[in-house]
Amino acid sequence: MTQHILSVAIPRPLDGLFTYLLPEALVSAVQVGGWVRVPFGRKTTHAFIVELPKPLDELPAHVPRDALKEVIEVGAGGVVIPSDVLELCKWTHEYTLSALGEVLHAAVPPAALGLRSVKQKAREKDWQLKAVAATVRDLWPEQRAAFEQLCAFREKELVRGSAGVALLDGVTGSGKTEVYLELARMELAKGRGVLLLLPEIALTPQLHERFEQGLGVPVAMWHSAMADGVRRDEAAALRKGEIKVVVGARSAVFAPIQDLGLIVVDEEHDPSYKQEDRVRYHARDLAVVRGRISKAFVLLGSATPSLESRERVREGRYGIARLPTRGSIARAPEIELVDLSVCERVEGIQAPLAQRTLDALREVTAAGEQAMVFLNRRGFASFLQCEECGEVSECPNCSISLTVHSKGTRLRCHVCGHFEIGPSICPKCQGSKFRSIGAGTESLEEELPGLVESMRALRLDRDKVTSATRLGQILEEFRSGRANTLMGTQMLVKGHDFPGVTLVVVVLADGLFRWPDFRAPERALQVLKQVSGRAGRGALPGRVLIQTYDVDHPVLQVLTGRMREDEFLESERELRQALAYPPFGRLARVRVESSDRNEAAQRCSELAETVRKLAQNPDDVDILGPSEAFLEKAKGVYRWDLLLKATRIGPLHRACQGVRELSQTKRWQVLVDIDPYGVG
DNA sequence: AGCACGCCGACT
DNA sequence: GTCGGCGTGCTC
Repeated sequence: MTQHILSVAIPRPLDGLFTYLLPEALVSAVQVGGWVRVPFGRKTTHAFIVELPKPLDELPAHVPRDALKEVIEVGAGGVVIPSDVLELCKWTHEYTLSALGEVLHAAVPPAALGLRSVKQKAREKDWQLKAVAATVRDLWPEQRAAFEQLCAFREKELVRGSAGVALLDGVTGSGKTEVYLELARMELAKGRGVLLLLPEIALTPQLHERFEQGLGVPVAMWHSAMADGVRRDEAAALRKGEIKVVVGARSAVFAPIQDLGLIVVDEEHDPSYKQEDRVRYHARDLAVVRGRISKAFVLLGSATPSLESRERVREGRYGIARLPTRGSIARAPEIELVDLSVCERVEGIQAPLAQRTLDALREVTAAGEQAMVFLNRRGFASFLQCEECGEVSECPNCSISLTVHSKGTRLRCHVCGHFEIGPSICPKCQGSKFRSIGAGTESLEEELPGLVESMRALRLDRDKVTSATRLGQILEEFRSGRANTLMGTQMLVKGHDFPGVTLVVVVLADGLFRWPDFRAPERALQVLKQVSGRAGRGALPGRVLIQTYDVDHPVLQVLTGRMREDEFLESERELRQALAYPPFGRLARVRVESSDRNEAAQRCSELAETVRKLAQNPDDVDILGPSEAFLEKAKGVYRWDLLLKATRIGPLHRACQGVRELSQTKRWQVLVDIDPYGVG
């Protein structure tokens, strides 16, 4: 009898597969996409079956024959990774250069394996109970036209043998969701599955409910924060085909949906689709790949499509449908700029808000309407400065100033969490007077109600909201009208529809423009449009006040109608083209980390040198850097970056492979990020 | 990534 | 005398 071996992917950041002896009794139970339990080091771990068993004499050369250990058991549940998802994982592994086992781990967390949990039966019947008759709202003409355009595009793509990718460019409030639902209904009628991706977990419950009601079938929620038991049950129901629709965040792109026919990526431009830790992938891009693999139509929806997706449309690779008008009676809000440099001269403002802004808040709150105040800065102030010598309190572990909290009595680092009591004497000059610079949300909460009598304010930011429940409470209090002003960070931008809001204030837009990122202008426009869209969603018209020191910034010119949006987008596009940045070129970031600054810098130049040697053609890969990372020191670790730029992915991959190999042999801490965000 | 082994500092 | 810091080496 021939002995069999089995090579499996271990859920660790290790290259290559690990090979085990497979007891004959287990051979027949092995299926690609299943899992096994194997000894690993001095413990055991689960591992993924990505290929069929082989006879022992085909043992890979690098594995010492006498070191082979045996597979302990073959996991119950058969195939836990459907073949299309496995293929997507392999693609992700090759593209992002992360270990296959790690990708599989991200795609199929242990809880979704359905392993060894005792109380397994409890939730079984839930699904049937939830099924209700779908409440179908008729599409109005514009939506109908967009829907039909998408269907026509799809048919055309099918003829070419492709499932197709299309962009739905629809302004806020134009009813993109109704179009998603109509497409989903069509898919369900054909018996195929549907996936809706959202950028944030916080948005999943609302859209989940909307989809369940709109489709009249049970819909699974899928995100990394879900309880193990729920995940296990939903994964099982999906694999059995009992549930055909999934709503979820990033990782849902790997959900084991049977016969997937449609993937919708809502808010496709949103940077939170980019996973930054462990496996670095972009869920929107993976959705497009999964669509190709699973033969599913992919619809990317946004009110502010990314330049990347726009370019694909322009190239004729993606289809396009537009929803240019708001569906409700409300018009687009009136956007005005408040020039802070003028206010400073005229009013000598100390408070974070100019007179005109305060007047607008007084008017709106007195009239019984509601306002939202955005400030992208948590805490009381950005930093504390000695009035005598100008010294600023800095974090001992990170290259960042400490944020002032609790009216200046506490200082906190927003990177590492370091905390200290505010100083009474300057450590540098013994001065005793300090000033807080750069207002944060805490100071708004402190000062505004005193300046606007009719204001009943609520604050919403990550310090205040520690749970989903708390978030719900605050939003509910605002919705009910008991509070008339909601102030906070970006947290309150997304997905919340408050018809009573007629005024939106952006306390300081400038931070959005100064971000060291070639996507910053595009991003700024997206954020400001989204923020502005919060005003005037009900019967009353909306007004937006944007405070800034930079009134002539192109983004603000676009928002105030002094520049056409397509003109702005075209100039951004040309800039990217000239620099060979995405969507025209490919980028990779190589980040070296060390607790020693010189070491980080030196290793970084050594890696640059290997990349230089690796390139067969010197023009293949451009090397920018070495340079210190945007946040050079974080949690006591120095980070130095290399930015690699290429027109084609092949040379870029080869360069990054070389970097990985060298860093592995030298045992250096190096992170490779293909298609990075936050560079430039 | 884990995890263990191993060799140097301040404590019951 | 030991508890424990994190450098380094290994996982079929």
